[in-house]
Amino acid sequence: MEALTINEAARTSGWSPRMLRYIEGSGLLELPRSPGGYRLYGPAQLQRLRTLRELLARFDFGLAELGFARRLRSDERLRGAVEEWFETEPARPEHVAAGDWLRWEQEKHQALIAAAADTHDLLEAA
Amino acid sequence: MEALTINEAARTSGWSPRMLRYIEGSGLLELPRSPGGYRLYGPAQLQRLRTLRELLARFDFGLAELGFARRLRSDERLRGAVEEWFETEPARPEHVAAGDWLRWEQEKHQALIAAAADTHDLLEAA
DNA sequence: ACAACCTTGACATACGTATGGTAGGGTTCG
DNA sequence: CGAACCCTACCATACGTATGTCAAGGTTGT
Repeated sequence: MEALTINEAARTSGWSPRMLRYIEGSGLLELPRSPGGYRLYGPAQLQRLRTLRELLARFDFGLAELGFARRLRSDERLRGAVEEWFETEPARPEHVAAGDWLRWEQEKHQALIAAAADTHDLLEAA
Repeated sequence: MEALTINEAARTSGWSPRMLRYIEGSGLLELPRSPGGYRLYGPAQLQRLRTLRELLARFDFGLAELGFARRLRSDERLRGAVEEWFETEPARPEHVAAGDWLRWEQEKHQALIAAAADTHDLLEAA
């Protein structure tokens, strides 16, 4: 049959057989299996493995990160929560005079400050 | 002044002082500093630290992943490349008979197979 | 000035990621 | 059938993440 087995796939994809199994285990690539259980690599899988290689090398990150990106794509709650966290990111001033910085924060983050009312209490108590 | 120093912030944020420094080092939280170099935690920072804690605990991931999410937000090339990788994800069949699976792949992924013939053609054609 | 607190840097541990092996035991196909 | 290949399950190493702790030295506020 025309599908490659793992060692052949390794030679043409740039990954070691060990890593091909690891990648499958990471959930980032699903593979058909032969009736006897052999992993089968077809053109689509090989292409995917090559682009995966380029992707990770080009931007220097790993399978875990890509897995997280996948979670972000599929889990809307997660995506929303992460987005929300970044959106409340304070714009950063170069440098704020010691006496001014809190005022600056207050102007920019009224809502958050309100949410942090309990913290204010702590601050004042201290 | 109204800003908390690191140990006070630790007590009200749920993070240890050690982790507060670590988080700053991870680039996920920027902090004003006192003239002498002390980290200063205001309401906005404290709020951010608390939500960070909830976020990581609720979805069970780490600072590295959040850092990657940040990269995805700010680096369009990266985002595009990752998106593209996921978009070419083959739809997965439950089970394909040994003699049929390659045909199935071919029907579903003509474009990719062509691209796989020589990945660089695509790049040059563009 | 002084006690209390902060800073950076280094060492340490425990677990996760990335990768390479090896062993015992099936699968393929000529 | 038999050589060549694959599978799963480990062991091992090297580096990254998460976290604690300690030492030497600077900052703060009374």
